[in-house]
Amino acid sequence: MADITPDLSLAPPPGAPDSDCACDRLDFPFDRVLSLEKAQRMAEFFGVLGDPNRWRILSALALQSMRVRDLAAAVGMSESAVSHQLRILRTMRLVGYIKNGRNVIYSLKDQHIFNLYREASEHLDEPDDRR
Amino acid sequence: MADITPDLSLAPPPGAPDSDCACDRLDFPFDRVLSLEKAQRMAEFFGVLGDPNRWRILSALALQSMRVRDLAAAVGMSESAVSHQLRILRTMRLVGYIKNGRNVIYSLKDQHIFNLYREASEHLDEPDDRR
DNA sequence: CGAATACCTGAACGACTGTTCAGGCGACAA
DNA sequence: TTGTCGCCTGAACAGTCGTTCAGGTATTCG
Repeated sequence: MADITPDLSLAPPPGAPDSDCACDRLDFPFDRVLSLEKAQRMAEFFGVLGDPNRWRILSALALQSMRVRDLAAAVGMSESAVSHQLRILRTMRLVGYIKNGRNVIYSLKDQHIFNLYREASEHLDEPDDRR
Repeated sequence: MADITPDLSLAPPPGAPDSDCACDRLDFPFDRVLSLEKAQRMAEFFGVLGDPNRWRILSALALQSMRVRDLAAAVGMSESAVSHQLRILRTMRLVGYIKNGRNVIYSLKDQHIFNLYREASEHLDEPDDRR
C-alpha cells in the first residue's frame, strides 16, 4: 500500500506560476495525510450524521428527553425504526438513556452535536462565493 | 438562524403514572423538530463526510493545494476515483479549484472543515463518561 | 398465573454508494 | 496535423444502508 518514498525537493506554493515542472517530483509529506484508521473513524462518525431521520431524532431529543414511543410519534417513524436508529446513535455516544420501569428515556449526551450543527449550518448558509 | 435549542421544560417526569392515556396527546412542540428539508440538507452534507477516502483527500488538500494527479498519488487512489470524489466535494463547496493549462489545482475552500474535524475529534477522543 | 405494554433485535428486501473500466474532451508538444 | 497528457464522465457491479416485518425479552397490571 502507500509506501511512496517522500524524498524530492520543494513544492510549488499554491497559485504560483510554476507548472512548467514535470511534477513527478512532488514534494509532499505523505505521512501527514490522515491515516486510514483515523479517516475511517471520522467517516464512521460523520456517516451516522448522514441520515435525515437521525437528525430529526436528535433535534427532537434536543427539545426534550423522551421515551422511544413518544420519540417515534414526534418524528413520525415506527418504533422499530427509531429503535434501530437509537442503537446507532448510542454506539456513537450521541445519545444516552435511563431505564424507568418498562420505559426507556433517551437524551442527548453532550454538546458536540450542537456545535456540529451550527458549523454545518453556517457552511450551508454561506453565500456561494467563488474562490 | 434555525436552532436546536435545548429546552427540557415539559418532558414527562420520570416515574409519572401517566401511561393510561392513549398518549396521542403528547405535549410536544412537533413543529420545532427539524423539518424534513433541513434534516435532508444536513444529512447530505454530513453524508459527504462519511467516507474515509474523502477525508484523506481533504487532509491532503489541507497540507497543500494540488493537481488531481498528485492528489491521487498522495492518497493512493486512482485518478478516476479521486475525480469522482472531487466532484462530490465540489458540489458541497468543500473544495475549490483553478485551472492552469491542462492541470486543475484543487484546494480547500474554507475553514469550516477544520472546525468540524476538531469537534468530531474531541467527541471521539472523549472519555467514555456515562451520563 | 396470563395479558398487555414498551422496547429491542434478526432477517430480508429495495435503495443508495463508491469503485473500476472504458472512453470522452481539451490543452500542449512535435 | 497527430500523439500524449491531465482530467472528467457514464455505465455497471459489489457492497452498504435503512426500512419493514415478525418475533423476542422484560416489566406491569388484573
